[in-house]
Amino acid sequence: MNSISEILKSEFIGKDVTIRGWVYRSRSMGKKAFVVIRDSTGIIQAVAERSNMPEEEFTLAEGITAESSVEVTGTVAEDKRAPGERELRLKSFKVFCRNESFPVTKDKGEEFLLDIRHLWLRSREFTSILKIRSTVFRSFADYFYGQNYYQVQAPMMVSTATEGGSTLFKVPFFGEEVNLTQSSQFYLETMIFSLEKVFTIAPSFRAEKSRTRRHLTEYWHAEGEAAWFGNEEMMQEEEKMISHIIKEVIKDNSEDLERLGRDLNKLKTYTFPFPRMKYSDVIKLGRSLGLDVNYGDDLGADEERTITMQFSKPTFITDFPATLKSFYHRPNPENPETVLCHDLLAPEGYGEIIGGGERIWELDVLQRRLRESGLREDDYYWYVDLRRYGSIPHSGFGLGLDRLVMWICGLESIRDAIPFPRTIRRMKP
RNA sequence: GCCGCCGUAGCUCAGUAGGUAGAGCACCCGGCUGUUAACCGGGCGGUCGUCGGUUCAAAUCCGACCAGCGGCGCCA
Repeated sequence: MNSISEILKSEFIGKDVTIRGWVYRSRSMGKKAFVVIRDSTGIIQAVAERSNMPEEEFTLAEGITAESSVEVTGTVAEDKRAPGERELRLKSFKVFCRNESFPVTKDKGEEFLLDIRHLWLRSREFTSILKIRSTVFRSFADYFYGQNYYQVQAPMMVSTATEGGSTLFKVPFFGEEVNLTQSSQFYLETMIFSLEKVFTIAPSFRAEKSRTRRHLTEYWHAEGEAAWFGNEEMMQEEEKMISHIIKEVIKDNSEDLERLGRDLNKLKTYTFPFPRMKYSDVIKLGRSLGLDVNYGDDLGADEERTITMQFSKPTFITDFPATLKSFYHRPNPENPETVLCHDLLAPEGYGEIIGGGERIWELDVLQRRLRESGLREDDYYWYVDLRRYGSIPHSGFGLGLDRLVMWICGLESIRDAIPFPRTIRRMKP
């Protein structure tokens, strides 16, 4: 048994091989039938000729339908007429499952593809996306292992909110109610006191009724937290991590990127260091572009898109006003109206993929910020305790992995970056 | 939560002076010795999203509902 990518190598020319896979396309013409077969590694055209094989097997080959599963044996040949100039001259054609009719044809609409996502996953486009996604997840973890981080796990069922409380999913819990996690950050913070540097990859859930191409209700959140790190050191870690992921994808998935129509030359320029811009300067830039934005405004989607179209690289935005960020961000000692934080905005209009910053580590400051945010200290007793016992400066970040995949692949919708998207209106398949 | 849009064959769509539906693809049958999303001929295939209203008559006009898509706000 051989894989298709393997037998496409020149040393296989003239050799007999057996492959298993699925029918990508088939065309029959009387005494010959052309069956293009795919497996997870590639595709190859197989040629069935009546005179070369048992009559009943030729009949099977001639009448085979799209996406049927088959096992074939034949001789690898070089032929200019074949797509890719390699083909398999068949001696045997066996069928595991012959399909009546496969729902995916050349005409397909967006909604239909979401309804039959379980079958659309087999398409070459989606196969490429999933391969790239796999590289992104692997290289994210590899980067942090390489920097001596430990991978940790936090609970998905939690009692407290990390971000705004209104976007929590409530689930029944033995007669009470708990929430699905929005972020593992607070739990990661508990673990830096023993492990110092930690990361996690986990789903996060947001009950926001978002109807945009960049939101999912269930998404994959990659988060890191590092003891002793300031905001700037965290940004340096992140820009190296993003550069590493892009480099790995280019190395392992260049064919997949090309199939998706992604401009590789553009991706190759996304290497660290990434530019930094203060929030106040982003507002100035926005105003110079004719946008109606003022200091203290959060950037709207249109504004963010207009501004990031100016960027030639992913760019960190720092020094946001404290009013725009969650309570745990550490005020800048030099300008307490702002916090030591950063968002990383991807270029090409893709926008925010990372949010992070330095965490408040002084007990009294955290208690004051909780009060100012209208939160009860009792609900966050364990988070506050961390500031009571051996507290230290530290920073962290959260990365939207699906958004990263979307940007790297150049996709129009985040739903195509994940196999089974969960949105406000879609729970199936 | 707010605004906009769509729903006709398995899929992509066409279908107005209101007269109960059609094409291409898929699938089936036949033809073809090199196809490249093959081609040629034939065939199968529809409670026109649901419910109600107007009308002699509704895919078509009106209303409600259901389902989904897009944009904003919010965020990763």
